[in-house]
Amino acid sequence: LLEVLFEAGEHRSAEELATAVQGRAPDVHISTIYRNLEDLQELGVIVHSHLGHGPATYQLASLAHGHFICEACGATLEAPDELFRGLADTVRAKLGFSIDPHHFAMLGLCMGCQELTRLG
Amino acid sequence: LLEVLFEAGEHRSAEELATAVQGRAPDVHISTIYRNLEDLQELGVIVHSHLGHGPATYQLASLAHGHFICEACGATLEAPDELFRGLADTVRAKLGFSIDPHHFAMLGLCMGCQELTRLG
DNA sequence: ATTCATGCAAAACCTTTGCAATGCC
DNA sequence: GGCATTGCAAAGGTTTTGCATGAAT
Repeated sequence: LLEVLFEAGEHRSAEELATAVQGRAPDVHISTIYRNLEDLQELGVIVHSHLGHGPATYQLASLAHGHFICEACGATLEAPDELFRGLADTVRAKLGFSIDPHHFAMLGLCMGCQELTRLG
Repeated sequence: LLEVLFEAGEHRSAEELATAVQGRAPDVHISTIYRNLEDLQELGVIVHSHLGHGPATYQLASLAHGHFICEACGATLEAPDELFRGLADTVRAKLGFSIDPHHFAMLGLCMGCQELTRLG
C-alpha cells in the first residue's frame, strides 16, 4: 500500500501522501498514514525532514539529503552530503557531536532574494 | 514591557515569555505576546529559532547563534558562528546561497548518545 | 474622531491518541 | 478467542485571527 506510493516523489507531506493513497484506497484515514509513517521510520525505510515552517516531509531513507531553503521566497535547493563533510568533521572534532544534515533544512537567502535585499 | 523581560535569558518559548510577563502584568494575553514578538522580529530586535520539535524559541538578535541538538536525549550545544564559516563559504560559492545558521538547529547525536548507540 | 494595541475566544494547523469495529491467525 | 490494524472522532500543542473594547493622539 504505502510502498507503492513512495515511488511517487520526495518531500511529501503526510497530507499529500494521504491524498495519493486515497486515490487507490479511498477509505484510508490520515491517522493511518501517520501511524504507518511512524512505523516505517522506526524500520529505517523512510525519514522525515523539516523544510521550513510547514508540515514535515517524508521520503525514502535512501533518497535523503540536506536542503537549503530561502527564507524569503521558499525556494528549495538540494544539498549533496559532501557540502556538509567539512562541518561534520569539525563539529565531531570540537564537540564530539555527530550531525545529521538531513533532518532540518538550513535556511538562508537564495541568490535572487539576496539581490532584492541589496536593491531594497 | 517586553524589553525588560528579555534581560531574563535566551531560548525562551512564547509561553515562557508570557508567564514571565504575567508575573509583572497579569492581564497580558499570550496572543499579545505573539503579536509583539512578531513586531520585534520585523524590527530586527529579536529572532526566533527552532530547536527541535517543540515550540519556537525567541532571543535578542544580538545573542543569536547556531545550535546542535541531540536527537536522542535533547542535549543542546551552542555553536559559535566560526564553525559554519566553511560551509557558508562553500555554499555561497557553489549555490549562490547565503546561509543563516541560526534559524534552524542542526540535529544529530551527542557524544554520550553515540556511545549508547554503539553499545546498544 | 480616528487610530492603534489589547484581551478574549475561537479558529487554524499539524499531529497524536482513545476507542470501538474489523479482520486475521 | 486473542491480536494487531483500521477508521473515526476527539484531543493535543503551537500559533494565528476576528472582533469588540478601550486607550492614546
